[in-house]
Amino acid sequence: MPQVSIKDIARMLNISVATVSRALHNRYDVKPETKQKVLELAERLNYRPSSHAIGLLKKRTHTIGLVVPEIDNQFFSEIINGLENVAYQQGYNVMIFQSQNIYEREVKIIDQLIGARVDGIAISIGSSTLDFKHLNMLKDLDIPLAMFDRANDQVYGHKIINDNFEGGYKAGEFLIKSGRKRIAHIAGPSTLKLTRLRMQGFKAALRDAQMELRPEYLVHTTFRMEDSHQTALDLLHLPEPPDAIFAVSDYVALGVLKAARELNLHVPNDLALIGFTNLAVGPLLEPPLTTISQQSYEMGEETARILLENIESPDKDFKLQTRIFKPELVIRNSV
Amino acid sequence: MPQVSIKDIARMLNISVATVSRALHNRYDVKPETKQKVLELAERLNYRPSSHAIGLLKKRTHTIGLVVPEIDNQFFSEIINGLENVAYQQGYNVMIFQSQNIYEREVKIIDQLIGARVDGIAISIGSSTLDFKHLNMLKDLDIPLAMFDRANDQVYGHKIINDNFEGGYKAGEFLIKSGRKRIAHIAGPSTLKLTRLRMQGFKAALRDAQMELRPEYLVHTTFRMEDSHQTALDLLHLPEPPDAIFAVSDYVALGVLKAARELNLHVPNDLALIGFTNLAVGPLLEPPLTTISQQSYEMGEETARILLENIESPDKDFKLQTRIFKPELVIRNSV
DNA sequence: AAAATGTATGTAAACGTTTACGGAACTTTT
DNA sequence: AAAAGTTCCGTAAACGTTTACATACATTTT
Repeated sequence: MPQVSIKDIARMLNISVATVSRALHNRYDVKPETKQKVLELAERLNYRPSSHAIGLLKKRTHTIGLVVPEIDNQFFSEIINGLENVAYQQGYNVMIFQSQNIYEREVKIIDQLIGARVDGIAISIGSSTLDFKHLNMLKDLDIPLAMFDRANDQVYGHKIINDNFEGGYKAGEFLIKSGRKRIAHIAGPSTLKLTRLRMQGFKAALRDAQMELRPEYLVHTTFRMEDSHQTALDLLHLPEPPDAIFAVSDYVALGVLKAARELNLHVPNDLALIGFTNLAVGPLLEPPLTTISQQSYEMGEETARILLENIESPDKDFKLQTRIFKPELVIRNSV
Repeated sequence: MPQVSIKDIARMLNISVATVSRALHNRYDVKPETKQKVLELAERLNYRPSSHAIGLLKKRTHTIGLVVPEIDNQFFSEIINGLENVAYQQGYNVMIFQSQNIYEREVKIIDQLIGARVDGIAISIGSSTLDFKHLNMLKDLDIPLAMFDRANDQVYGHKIINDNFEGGYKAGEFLIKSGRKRIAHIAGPSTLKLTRLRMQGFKAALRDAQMELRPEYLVHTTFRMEDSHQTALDLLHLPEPPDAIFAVSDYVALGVLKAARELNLHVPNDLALIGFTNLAVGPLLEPPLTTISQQSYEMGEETARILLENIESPDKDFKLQTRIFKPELVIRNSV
């Protein structure tokens, strides 16, 4: 016997659907005897209310949509955890989607979330996204939007981000203080603002120390380890290779570490290395990775809080919020 | 202007909803002029069809539910990727949920998925789940179920698993061949069948080599690194500590590695270590981790394939499938 | 000119649920 | 005994969409 509806139960007991509904909701105005019969039958037939029917009837779905570039990245999965926990505590469900940094997928996901009538959307924008119509139309549709980690100024929505400039500055500063002279930076996709800010902060640190950045010491890569590995190899094969590298993320730093090992370079003696993110595996690497920490779990929590506050606010003109997390230097042994 | 429906568009253009619906679906029997007007207005108002309305009307939702114990675990996130890719290719959506190994959450998630009328469910059962009513009722409801990695014999559903006995055997065998004498095993939660099988395989390898397993060398832990770290410390503090450890998973091995480093034990000289899973970080550790590989991505793909085949099969009595992946020894430097 | 065909649109039911409203059958109050 | 109040339940509309069927008008065929 496949899924039953309230109608089936009503028919079987020779009562109306209204009574069944009332019985299931334990309303006062239904005879205990009837209530009993309904509950028993519902239990026996494994009745579960159709969320579609309910979603159609009520305006609210108590669901928020979450879009991340990729799920197999600890940074994002920790954000998911933080966000989910807060959402669950407030009785909301979370629908998780990954864009794989593919623009078309991102657009499709947003369309789906609108179709699913979610109460709000949290997103970390994919690196290939250059057009933001799909996100800005959410304002017209009265769907609150929160951007975490990867936000864009052209988009109307809350922002939960890091002070990436400061993080970049701290990374550069630390490498300089440790006495390195030939400092390189492996930056992320240039489309992302966080990439540009980390780079700018890094450059500012060099400038403040009256050091110049050689053009060949600034290269771009994606956040995938395979790419950064190749990029690092290229960098280390320069006629005059760097003696320190600031990697735009820990994942990228992993690629550098692999390259250094292949070239028999000792870290930190031959090459100092600093990452960004503070992944859980960092301390377990050899050497343990020095990095700039991002509080991923807390960012997820804060994203949920702001988004839910917006959703539950009766105020139509809930004003946009920006929350900036301060990055911290985590000193281990790779510098 | 909030979300518009087909009714709103019909009212605005003074035509019926049927015509609007036909226009949006590009049916043959609607005047090009009308079609044009409808499409333009729909575009301008950012119309997106309500998935609730459609889900209610049609029996099929083209959605499959995916339940994993935890998302911030590369093994599972790779499975998610494999499963999602196959599902997308066949025009299905995936709703992802994590149980956090909490039984109550798992039950709630299943209830929700039934309510959402998903076409099928893929699950890796949580370690605290001892009662399977919530899963077995899916059979009555005609909802196909596929269990990956963590399956249970009491549950009616497809199984996509590893030959964990063989994996355990291979791990034990390799440690024995490398000349270790005091071999310990850090097993997972004893509720999980995969834990028991890996343990049994490991024991069988010892038996076949006429070696005995000291009781104090067999301990249990969870898959969280913090727990395994403490367990490893206890093990290494024994009066006669082991000279080799087979960890039930790479995550657990990470905990062991951390403990070994704290105690200044050199791996593999003082302690040989072998894991299970073959996580992407394995080769980047120092020393690179020897492990038993599970083909997570492929398991995800296979899970989707079997589940979708079941869903799309007109045959009501689609027979249960079991797919067993063969684990492979991946030799690096930790043994 | 009648009949047949084609074209474009409308009507209405269905999916599953909630809920305002109404009413029947009692019971209690006057 | 009439009035008023309870208690329990049914009716029907609404949410957004699709689709079988009906219909109106225009055009073509006989």
